[in-house]
Amino acid sequence: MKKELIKVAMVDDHILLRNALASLINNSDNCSVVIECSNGKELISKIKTSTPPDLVILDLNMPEMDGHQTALYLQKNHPEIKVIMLTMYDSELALIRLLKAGVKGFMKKDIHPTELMHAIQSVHEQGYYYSAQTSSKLAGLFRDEESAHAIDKILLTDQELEFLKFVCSELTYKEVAVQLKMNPRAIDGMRDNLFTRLDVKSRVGLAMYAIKHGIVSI
Amino acid sequence: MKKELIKVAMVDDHILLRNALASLINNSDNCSVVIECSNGKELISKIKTSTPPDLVILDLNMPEMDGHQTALYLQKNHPEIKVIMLTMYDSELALIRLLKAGVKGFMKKDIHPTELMHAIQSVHEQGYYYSAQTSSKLAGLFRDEESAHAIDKILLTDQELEFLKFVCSELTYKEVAVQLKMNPRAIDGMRDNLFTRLDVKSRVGLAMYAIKHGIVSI
DNA sequence: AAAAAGAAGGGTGTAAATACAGTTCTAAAG
DNA sequence: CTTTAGAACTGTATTTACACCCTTCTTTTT
Repeated sequence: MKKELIKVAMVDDHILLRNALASLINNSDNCSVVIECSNGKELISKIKTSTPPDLVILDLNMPEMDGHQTALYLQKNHPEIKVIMLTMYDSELALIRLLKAGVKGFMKKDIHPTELMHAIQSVHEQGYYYSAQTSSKLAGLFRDEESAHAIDKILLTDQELEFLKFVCSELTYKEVAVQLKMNPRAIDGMRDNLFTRLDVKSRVGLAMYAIKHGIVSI
Repeated sequence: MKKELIKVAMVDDHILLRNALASLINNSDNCSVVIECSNGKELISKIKTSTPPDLVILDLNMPEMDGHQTALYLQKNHPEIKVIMLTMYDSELALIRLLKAGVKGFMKKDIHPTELMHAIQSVHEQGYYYSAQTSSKLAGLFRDEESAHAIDKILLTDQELEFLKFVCSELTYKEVAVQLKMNPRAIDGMRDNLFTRLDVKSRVGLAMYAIKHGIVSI
């Protein structure tokens, strides 16, 4: 029985979890963790100097360079590397953003360990892995017109994402306008627009939304 | 060589990490994980029906009943059970609050796995475990007068903690005043007071502080 | 090409949030 | 007992945040 080891990179700033998962993976008979690191920056530099992995398991919330940014980089520079994303929350927004970044599989951190191995196998063999929850969420999104409209609501532009980062700062909207080189009035408009689309009522609500959905890392 | 197994309970809502750590612990020769669960509530009900553990490893950020609340409960109802806390961030504030709740050891989630076993041994044999970082943070706090003053700044009252939870909501300060059965003016005072003590300038700043320091779980 | 719908921008009013200064009350220090 | 530092409270001014509505400029539809 032939065995080709799947070379896996584990990227998570929580060494405890990272190590634990790495040993779990190493204990399986056809996977091997070849890279371990704490954020996207480290991963990129390691990929440059050593043999690239077949598959990368990325934590979404990381300092320095988060999972989303890293996925975008990999999509562009190493499209052959498959990406599985570990998330705290699986909001539709995050899901869609990550799909667009070429992520092949999703996993909430509260799943069972065996599911991780499942996911790795599935992504390696079939190219993708979506858990039951994920699939149903995705299916729901494309089921009917209402939901299609719902997608527009939660899909944020790059500018809006940038804006949300500043929302979580102590800058006033005017100061944010300067930072983003935008008309203060346009900021007001964008804010009001996000209020209705994201169903929040105040700046704090926006900030909480941003954090919950991994748009800003704290 | 005699062996008395240390009975450990693992409480963390991230099943992936929990399982991984549990198997790490079970692989050691003198510890055994006897309880695994996702939050404080579950732990308490399990302790009532099965043999109580010698030591509990608690995640600070959990839904339903977080690590701090759980530690307080254990301190009151099961003072013989030792508690080690897993945290994301090790702010002085969190540290002191947890010390007061009788927590015997701290660990950031970015430490090395071997340190976990170290901590368990140390807490079991000597009653406590503080990592180098933790110790130096604590030492720093008690070194001089300035720092003694600094402690007052970051040690929050129960009321202030309650308040911070509402700060992270979309309620206006007036509405918060109603919730807390306080004079709106007192709310203003408390807010201004926290601004200077926590060194923030806006409500969003307060909210971010609360989240970073595990005061509110999202 | 005309009409309708919808985004983008702008004006203004109101309420909420923040800053500041003055006052009272308390408690520690002399 | 007096003084004094400082916390808690109050009033008020200012700024920021938010809501609402209106215009303009598209884009889409017929």
